Amino acid sequence: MAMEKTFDAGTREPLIYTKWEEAGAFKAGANAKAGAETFTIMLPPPNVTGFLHVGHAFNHTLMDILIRWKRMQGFDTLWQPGLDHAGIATQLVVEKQLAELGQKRSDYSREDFIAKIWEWKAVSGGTIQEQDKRIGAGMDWDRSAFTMDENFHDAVIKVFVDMYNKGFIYRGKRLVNWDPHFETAISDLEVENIETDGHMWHFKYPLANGATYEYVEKDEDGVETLRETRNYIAIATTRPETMLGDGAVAVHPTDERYAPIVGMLCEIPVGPKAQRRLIPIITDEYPDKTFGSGAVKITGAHDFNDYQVAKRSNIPMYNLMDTKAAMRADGRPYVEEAATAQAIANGEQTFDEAMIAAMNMVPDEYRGMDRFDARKAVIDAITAEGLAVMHDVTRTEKDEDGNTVEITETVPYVESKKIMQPFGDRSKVVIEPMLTDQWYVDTAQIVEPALDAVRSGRTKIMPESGEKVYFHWLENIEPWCISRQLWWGHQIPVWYAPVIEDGVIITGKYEMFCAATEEEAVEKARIFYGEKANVINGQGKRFEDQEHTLASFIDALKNSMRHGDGPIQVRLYRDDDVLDTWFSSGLWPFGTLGWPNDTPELAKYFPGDVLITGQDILFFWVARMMMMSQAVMDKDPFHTVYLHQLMRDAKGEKMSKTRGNVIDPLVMVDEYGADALRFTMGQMAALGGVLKISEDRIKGYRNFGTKLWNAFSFAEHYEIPNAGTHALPKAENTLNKWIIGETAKVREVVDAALETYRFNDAANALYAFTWGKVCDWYVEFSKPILQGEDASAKLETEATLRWVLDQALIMLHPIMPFITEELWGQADNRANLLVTQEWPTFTAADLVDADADREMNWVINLIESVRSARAQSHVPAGAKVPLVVMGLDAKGQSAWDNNSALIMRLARIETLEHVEAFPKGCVTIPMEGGTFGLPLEGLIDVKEEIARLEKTMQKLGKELGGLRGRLNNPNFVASAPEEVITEARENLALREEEEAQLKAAIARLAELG
RNA sequence: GGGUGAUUAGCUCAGUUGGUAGAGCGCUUCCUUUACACGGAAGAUGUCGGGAGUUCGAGCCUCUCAUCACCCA
Repeated sequence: MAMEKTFDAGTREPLIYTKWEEAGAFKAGANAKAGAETFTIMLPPPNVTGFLHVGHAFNHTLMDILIRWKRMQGFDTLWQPGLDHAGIATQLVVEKQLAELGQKRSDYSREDFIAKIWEWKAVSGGTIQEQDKRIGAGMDWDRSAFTMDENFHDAVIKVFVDMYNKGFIYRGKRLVNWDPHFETAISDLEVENIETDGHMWHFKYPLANGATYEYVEKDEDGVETLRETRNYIAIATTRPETMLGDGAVAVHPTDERYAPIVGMLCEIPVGPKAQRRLIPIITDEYPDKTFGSGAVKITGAHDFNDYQVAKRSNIPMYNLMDTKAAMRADGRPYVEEAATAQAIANGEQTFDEAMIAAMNMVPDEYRGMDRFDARKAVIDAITAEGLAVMHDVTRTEKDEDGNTVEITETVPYVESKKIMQPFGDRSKVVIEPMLTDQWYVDTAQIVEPALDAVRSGRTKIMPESGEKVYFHWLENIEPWCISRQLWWGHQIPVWYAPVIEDGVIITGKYEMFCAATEEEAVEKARIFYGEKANVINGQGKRFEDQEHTLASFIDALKNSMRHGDGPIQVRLYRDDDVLDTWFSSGLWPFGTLGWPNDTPELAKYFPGDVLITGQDILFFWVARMMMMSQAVMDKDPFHTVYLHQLMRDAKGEKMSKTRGNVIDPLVMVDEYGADALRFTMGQMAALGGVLKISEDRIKGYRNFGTKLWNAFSFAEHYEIPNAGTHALPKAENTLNKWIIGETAKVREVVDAALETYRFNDAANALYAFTWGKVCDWYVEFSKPILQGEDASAKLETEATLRWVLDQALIMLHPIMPFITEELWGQADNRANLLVTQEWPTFTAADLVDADADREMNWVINLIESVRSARAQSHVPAGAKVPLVVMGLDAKGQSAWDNNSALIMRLARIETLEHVEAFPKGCVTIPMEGGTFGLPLEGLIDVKEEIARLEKTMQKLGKELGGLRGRLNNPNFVASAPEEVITEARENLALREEEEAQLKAAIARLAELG
């Protein structure tokens, strides 16, 4: 059956993939040699909601190349697949679906909503795994893990409990990044800071009791530039709505302008006149004297910098907003709250965290307003009261008569400026710093082993620049907020219960019991309370309170669960929050292998080898896996981290739906086949390189596949037997020796490249070998032999060609698995599928024949030179011409004799004649060992030919100049290494010979002209 | 503001301990010669961002400036 004209990727690829799966080729340990070392790659689990985008395609292709290569080498390989439950992203998908039905999450109970997500997962989750098969990714699918699987859940809970018991995890009230859309805390890494157009308003905070002071400004030289009596301190802010929660005004301790009023009270210029709050003017290092007025309002509960200042000076932090970032509407009337706050500010009343948290400092008129509406309302109220800082603005206008007039107005001083605003990376809404109770990993306690892994070289990050970034981040690591106010995820295994003192439940406090199960928590509680209380097992039921908040739980317990004079009835209340998705994916390297159970896979495949992932999740995931692995397993999870950049379009822009520049890998697979896409990915993967993908490239590598295809089509055309086992032929023929040597060379290059993760070098070497060596030269050279009469040479060449083509298939397979498997399968009888074929180990030292190498390069050089001379002399491509040679030495003669058939065929030469002198009008071709010439009198343009030779001379002259300059420089000869000098001398001799030949040729032509 | 990286042919990019610049695509000319027009042959194109330094020698090392990108504040 004749081969098709090209490889039909569309129909053949899925069939080939099925064959691999049926053969179990991707299973852990497939093709492993007895006692082989393991080679493990953990797939960075895509979101369960995910679709295969071009970034996955790249990432997964690199892993597949490595795994296929190692598998063929006989390693015991595992490529562990799986999916991440992706808390927010997944909840969002299902909420969107409900929205289409006109429903929302709160229409369901927590259990029912989670059941909905599981339903969704069963139907639509993990589409990406099927898509992965399209690009040929060979993972052990039967082992596919999910971060919400039962076993994985056990692992997560166990780690939490262990870390809690070791004191690595704690609960605390901190300022967190709050996402008002999803109504949850998020980590620093989930916040994107984007520069946006903002405004800075300037307001006056009047001093208490009508106090005044001399406000003096001086320039750099200490010369007074402004002096006035003021009864206020000016504040600049981009967030006026948070003024309601101010606890102080801070100035720098060295700021002389405000020195007279430090320690005084000033008034927040907003809210009902009768209850204006007075706050202290304090000093702190934080304010920048040169920025704004130099005075900063301190709103500890709504700004990260202010939070630090407030903590330092024990300034109360009033939380102004609810979970949707609307102004709070709970608590006591403003009049009462303000009175309490004033007592605190006056130092007349002590306060604690819980008390401050309960206070609502939003005046009644703003309660319930959206934060941005509240901002407008506050600005308007202050401006109306005349407490905005004003300035004069002059503009020019034409009056009725067309004359230009200047109009000066006094208007509120509002600066328009770019501000960095935090946005949620998922929700795209403005993040609100919020003071809430959250769970934290005390990363400072577990970071050291992860740092040490890289410092000591146990774990290598590639490219090396990644290590610097890694150190910088980990050395300055912040506590990791791991609680999320979501439903989809691993619920925190902590149960709360009331604090009981003297037989009374204390409001605002709680006991915590951390345990793997509710039963264990109850048991712990029983032991803890002893006689003090009677702990009831709630059996998973949550306390019957609509709000489900801890505070209301304890209040309700206090009010309703007391039974006469007997022991207090205590029921446990489980924390509602779930864990950050990255907490569970941090356990991926061992959770997927069955930990905490002691499985054979865990023993065998952990720790793994290489992690290949995007640079963007170095902190999110890589660093956390390294910390968690050490904290839980006392081992590094892998020895190498390969980081790559984000995939961009051909122009280097980020791909986005709105830009419309998204390249869909599956569309590319449909159009050009998976191999073309994969080769493009491999070829692009230079360490640290920017990844720009274009369809043209993919097309180019599709053509490469066709070229390979046609090499086989050639072999078939010449009816070269293809038995299935092709042993390394014992070659006598120079040509065959040469290509065998080239094959060995490329094998070494490919292995060396893949060992060091230089996928691009491997791909390029294979491309150059297959196309540039095998197809361009070897196949052409073999034609005269295959068509010739020498039966033994023919047999040897046939065997060599088959062997070389097989080696090309083997070595190309990791990058282009489909077409190579297809071509492999065309042999009569193969013992293996290519996917489990043994990888070669032959070396250049064994197989390169230096003489054959030199001879074939000489032949190629001669053919190229003749072709070049012909083209420049406009000899018709089809015409056969005679060749003459002068002073051919023994080596040259032998090279010619061995290869005259090839040369004459490929250079279209009729005859070779030895001459004493070149005829007139002869084109000169200088070669090592003799000068060749094309007698083209009448055909060549003498002037043109002289110009051509002179151009060559010029190039040569440059080279000669450089070489002579170096060799004549005594410093070079004295200090350069011996081999460099020798090389230069040899080079010079060769060039000088060539120069002499060219000079002679030009002289001859000049006679003619 | 801090950090990291980039700047090499028209485009996209390689260039591994410093030894005198490469690939793919594109472009120009010629060729349908029985593996392949998703092809073959030939060809053109570089002050390696600017400047300075170290060195016998710098695309590569050092400093500096410029521009761009990304990350973190």
